[in-house]
Amino acid sequence: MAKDYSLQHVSVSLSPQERFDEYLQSRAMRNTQQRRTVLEHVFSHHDHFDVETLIEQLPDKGEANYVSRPTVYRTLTEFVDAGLLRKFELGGRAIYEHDYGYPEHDHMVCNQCNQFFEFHSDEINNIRESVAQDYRFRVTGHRLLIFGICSDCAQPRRQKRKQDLI
Amino acid sequence: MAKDYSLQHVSVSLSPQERFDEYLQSRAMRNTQQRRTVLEHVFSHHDHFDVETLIEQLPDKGEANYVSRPTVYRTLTEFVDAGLLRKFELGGRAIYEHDYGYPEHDHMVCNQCNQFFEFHSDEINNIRESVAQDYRFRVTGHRLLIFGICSDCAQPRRQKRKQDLI
DNA sequence: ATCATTGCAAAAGATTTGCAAGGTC
DNA sequence: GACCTTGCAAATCTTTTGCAATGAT
Repeated sequence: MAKDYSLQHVSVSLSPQERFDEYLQSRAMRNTQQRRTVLEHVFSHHDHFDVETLIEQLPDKGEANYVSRPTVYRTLTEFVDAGLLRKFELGGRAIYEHDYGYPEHDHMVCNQCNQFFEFHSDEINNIRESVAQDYRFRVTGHRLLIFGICSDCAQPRRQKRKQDLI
Repeated sequence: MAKDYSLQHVSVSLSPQERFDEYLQSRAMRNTQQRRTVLEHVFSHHDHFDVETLIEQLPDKGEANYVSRPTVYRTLTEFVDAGLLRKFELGGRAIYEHDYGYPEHDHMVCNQCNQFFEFHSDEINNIRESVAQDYRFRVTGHRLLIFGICSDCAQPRRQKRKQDLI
């Protein structure tokens, strides 16, 4: 149901891993197993996720490549800093999504199933520009969420189960 | 610095107090001192606020008309429910603003001083409509935040102090 | 008098931090 | 070996909840 962005990916020369390596080196930070584990998992598929969900999917305590909760938090912050991920808040929690190499977009959120749907709109840039001019505001970014009911949930028959309150 | 909406206020027949009275009566809820205290304070001026700030401004424990923290939270939820306030999240906290009798608008937020600036854009509705059509999504609302640096903060000289991270 | 509401204390949920032990360069 | 990182435990911050006492109708 989400739009296919595969043909409009922003062209990038480095993989997320390579890009992160650069970031680490430029700051004299170390390439640890934990950082590799999280990075690999996060970029193995495109999805929005919260920390709880991510931790559930990573190896449990006792298993190989376990990453503790504080380290997951610390690492996600680094990814945002490195420009790999974007972060926003919804329902009292942080939501992360791919940024590096991924085209600009905004989100619809279904109030029923809490799923995200991405869309792109050029008009947002018009709004940003005109508002910036009116207020002599130097825009650095924006966040638009459109709330409502998705088409699946609008059909009472084959109703989808409510997703965990993302 | 915020746009003057005084001439475009949505016309309403009831004051927030009256409107809330209706809400209470329709639900067999009671008109308590605490609810009156919070309502009166919140609608004594137009401003965005978080719970902490509100509580600081309300009477302290021991003083007349003290309202406990849990009751403030409970009451704000009721105001949102009653259509008096809108709630959104920023910086890991809830921010509230007037809704009842106040025209639709969105916000710019200065990354430096954390101040809010309101603006109105009809184009948002175009975006909402066109996206809704594309995805057969039934839109119920939206939230747009534009981030950047406000004109005051952009001037290095008379720099404003950084506001508490609202 | 009935029953909603309050304040208190405590819980809950998300995220952060101090610090000693361990890992990377 | 130097020093960045990690995991643990505990703290922090925001918000919520159980419950007995209080107050509105």
